[in-house]
This record gives sequence, C-alpha cells and structure tokens, in this order.
Amino acid sequence: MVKRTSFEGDACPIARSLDALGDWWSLLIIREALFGRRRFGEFQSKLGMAKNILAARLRSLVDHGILATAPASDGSAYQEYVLTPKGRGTFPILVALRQWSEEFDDHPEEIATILVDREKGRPIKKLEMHAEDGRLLTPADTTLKPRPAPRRRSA
Amino acid sequence: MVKRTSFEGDACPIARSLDALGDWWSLLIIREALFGRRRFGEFQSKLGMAKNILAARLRSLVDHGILATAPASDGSAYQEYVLTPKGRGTFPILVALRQWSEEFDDHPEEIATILVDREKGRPIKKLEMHAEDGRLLTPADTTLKPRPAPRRRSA
DNA sequence: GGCATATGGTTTTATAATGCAACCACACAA
DNA sequence: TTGTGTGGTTGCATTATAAAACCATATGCC
Repeated sequence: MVKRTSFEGDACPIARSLDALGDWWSLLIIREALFGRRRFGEFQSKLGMAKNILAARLRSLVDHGILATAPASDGSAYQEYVLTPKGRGTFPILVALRQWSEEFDDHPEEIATILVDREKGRPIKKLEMHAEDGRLLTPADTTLKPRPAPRRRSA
Repeated sequence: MVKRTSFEGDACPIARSLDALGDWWSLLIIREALFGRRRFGEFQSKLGMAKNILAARLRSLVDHGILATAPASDGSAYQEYVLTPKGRGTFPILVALRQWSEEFDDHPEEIATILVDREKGRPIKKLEMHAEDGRLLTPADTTLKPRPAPRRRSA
C-alpha cells in the first residue's frame, strides 16, 4: 500500500465520513454500541473479531469522537466505551444500509431481523428525503451546489 | 490477515451491505457514478486512485450487481460502467453519510458542496424515519424483531 | 492474604490487500 | 505505419489484518 489513502482532507463530505467509519469493522462496532454494548469483551465476543484489531478500531473511534471511554458504570474498575452524540448520529446511516440490504439483497430470507416501530411492532417506512418546505424528493429532484463561503468574522 | 473476513453469510443486513460496499473506495465510485461518470478513465482521474485497485473494485461492484458493463454509448468501442437499480438504491446511504458529516464534522467549513432541492435551491431536510402510519420516529422509538419465518411454499 | 480465573488488552508472526510504477493490448488518428 | 490515448494487467514494496500467544491487572473465592 505504501499507506492507505486517507480522505481526511477531502472536500467531499461522503469521503470525510468514510475516513472515520469506512472500514470493515467500525460501523459494526457502532451497531453493537447502539444495542447497548459497552465493554471490550462484549464487542469481541459478539463480533467475533481479533482482539488486536478491535483495540485499534476502538482507539480510532475514540479519536474520531464517536466513542468515549467512561471510567466505570457498574462498580467494576474496568473501562467502558460509550457512544457520543456524534456516534449516536450515525443511526440514519445504519438504517440506510439496512434498508438497502432489505430491498436489494439477493437472499433476503437470510436476514434475521427487521427494524420495527416499537409502539406498533410494524416495519418502519423507507427513509425519505424532503425539501425544506416538505415536498418529497427523489434523487433526480436534488443537485449539488458549492457551499457559500463562510463570512470571515461575524459582522 | 489470513483472509479478510467476509460478512456475506451474516444474518445482519448491515453486515451484508458492508460486504458489498464497505471498503474504502466502493461508495466513492458509486458517488461518481451517480454524478454521471461511466468510463474507467473518468473514475480514475476524478478519484485519483491506482488503476489496478479501480479495476478490482469495478469488477467487485459488477459482481455484486451494483454496476453493469454497457457495450458502448457514444460511438467509441470502449466499455462503460453504469449503475443498476440496486446501485442507484444506495442514494439514501450516501445522503446519510453526507448529512452525518455536515452535522458532526469538526471542520464543516472544509466541506465544499451542499445537497439542495433542485427546484428551490435550498438545502434538503435531514432524512427522517417514519412509522407505517406516518409518525416521526426517533431511534428510541424503534426496536428489532426477528424476521417472521418464510412460508415454505406458497400455500 | 493467597490462589485461580476473568478481563482487557499488547506482541509476534503470517498472509492478504493496497498502492505505485512499469508494462501491454487494442482502438483510433495522422 | 507510426504515434497516441484508453483501458487495463503485472511486478514489487509496504501496510493492514488476523490468529494465536503472551501479559498485566482485577476480581472472585476460600
């Protein structure tokens, strides 16, 4: 590799996101964290991954402000990894990945779980894109614009 | 590695999605494809990636049914890579990644573009989750249920 | 306290993936 | 027919990943 390319300085927000969570394990670790896992051993046993790379990923996620280490919680002197608001903010990404799989996977019968509305127990609707005024948008209804330059100092 | 772990047989739909597009480049290639790029050289120059890994990724995306090779299009005898419906279905994933970056990035001023409603030119709203009956849902309003067993043969 | 064991990692060593550069085949142009 | 652009493939060198071994500290139990 000579060094796996980093997207950190890229101007594209998608690339910037992938820089933080675009590897094989990060999003799955976050998924487990959203399920309430907090301990090193929980992640390791649920995900079945090597401990060294779990350690590396946890460090990276902490560095990116997605997880934070909490000193205790249940009495024991061990450490815990908890989601920050930034970490919890990945929820729509996971939902989008899930729905893509549900819609397009070649073997959907192998998917074990469905995401439901807790109150009614019914599957949730597909994620929708809306305009500021509420109109439902398709991809074709959108376009990219250059970001307006920030004012140098607040006037 | 001994072999990078594949999530292909995993029961979790998120893992299954990541198996197809969870590496460093695939989603960026799809992003370019959504912008209308079709040719090998276009992807290579826009993404600035090594040609051998671009070739490998394109092959993988074609194998996963995300891209398809089209024989021509503009007269020349070369090949093109076009998105399938499955490929275009990744749009919400990219939007979710973009919005996460816009909301939580440490240096949002470095983000060059904003996604706008084509008609009004105004930024689109955040992706929303809704129940079947239309109620707006937060992550806490949702839960996972085991998928109902498929009926063995249609009765 | 003292011993066993669980927890939470780090180190070692192998193999696979990545990246750069060089090379090659074919299409197309002059 | 010679040249050039497009679309790749083929070497390496380097890095990331993974499995297993190892280790330090905590905790449980007597």
